[in-house]
Amino acid sequence: MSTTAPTRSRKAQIDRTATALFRARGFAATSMRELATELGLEAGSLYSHIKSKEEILHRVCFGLAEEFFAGFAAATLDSAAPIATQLRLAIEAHVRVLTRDSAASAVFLQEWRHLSEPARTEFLALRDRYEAAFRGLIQQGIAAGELHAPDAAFAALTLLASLNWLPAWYRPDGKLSPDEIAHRLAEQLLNGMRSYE
Amino acid sequence: MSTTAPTRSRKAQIDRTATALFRARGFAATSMRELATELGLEAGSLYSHIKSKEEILHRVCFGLAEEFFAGFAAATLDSAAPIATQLRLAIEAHVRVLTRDSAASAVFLQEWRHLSEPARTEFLALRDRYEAAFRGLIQQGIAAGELHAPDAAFAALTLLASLNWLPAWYRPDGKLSPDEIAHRLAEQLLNGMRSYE
DNA sequence: CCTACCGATCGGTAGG
DNA sequence: CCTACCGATCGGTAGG
Repeated sequence: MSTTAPTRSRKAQIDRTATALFRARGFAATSMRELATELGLEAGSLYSHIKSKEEILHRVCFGLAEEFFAGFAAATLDSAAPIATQLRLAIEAHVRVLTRDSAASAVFLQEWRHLSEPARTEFLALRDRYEAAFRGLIQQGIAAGELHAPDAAFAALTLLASLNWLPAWYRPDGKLSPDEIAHRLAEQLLNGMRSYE
Repeated sequence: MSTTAPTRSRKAQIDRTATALFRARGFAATSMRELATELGLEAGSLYSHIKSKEEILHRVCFGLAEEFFAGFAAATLDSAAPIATQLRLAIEAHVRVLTRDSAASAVFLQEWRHLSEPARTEFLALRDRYEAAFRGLIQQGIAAGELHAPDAAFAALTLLASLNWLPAWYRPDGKLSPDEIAHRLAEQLLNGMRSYE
């Protein structure tokens, strides 16, 4: 009660350090001993804070999923706004999540396959729902004549692909700020779907 | 000399099976015993055909790199052709490699980080050169007034990102043929960079 | 291509 | 949070 830091922050610290390692080496190639060393303690000690290696991965993956959904929901709150505006806001929200924690994002995008069942299937269902949300927005935009694309599903897939490549090249100390990146990406991707009629 | 299949095809068979496993589980989480079982032999026997697990990964990654470069070179052979045409051909060539062997492509895109030095650095240099080739083409197109983009580097990055997402969703038995996919992707991505002046 | 095996390392636990 | 340890599994080798 007097000398040690609270457990909560230790757990968060473990998650954060593990996320960075999972990103750099991959989940399977990261050992708990490596993680412990990085945190300045012994491997066995980790287990007073967490239950298993996979529990960390689970928290990172599902935590990020929540952030993505929250961002999308906020971007489309005003359902009376032009679809192009909603889509722009959704793109910017997505990029904001990606840049706010690019290590966790990279783990979310690349390491989810190491989740065991049933978490893996649940995760994929969430990802599908998120893709479907973007697809739905694009479909609405096409129906309203605001957007143009030969195939909404195709457009949604390439749009998310372009965005999700970001953690691979984004550097927090780069010359473009997160907001500038979000703006440019939205500009370029919406430009490709602009309706000229 | 009379009863067994030639070693060359056995080695190719090992590469192919390993590639599928690396893709499904990741390089680090794939064991040589698993690979051996899949091939109907014992783990130790693999080593009469290969030197190490990483040797397989090395072959897959650098083999794919060669294919990508060959495709790009063929697409830009006629340097007098309009840049938009060369870019379209380069996109289609890239997609053709991705769809021809999507397992190897997924390994090329995701598992290269498990290469040890100096192969890892060499690989990244090749990837950079390839990106630079696309960037250069887009820059030429902008300079010639054929293409429009606020930032060539940005455009090259998002273009390759859209293409490289393909192995994640491409199914050989899907309703779109590789050629149709290549055509649509080229259409959509070039549309986003069309010059309207 | 197999049998038999090597040393190293893994995730995780018991007991304090 | 540490010490001491568990059984399992890893990539790879020797010798045939």
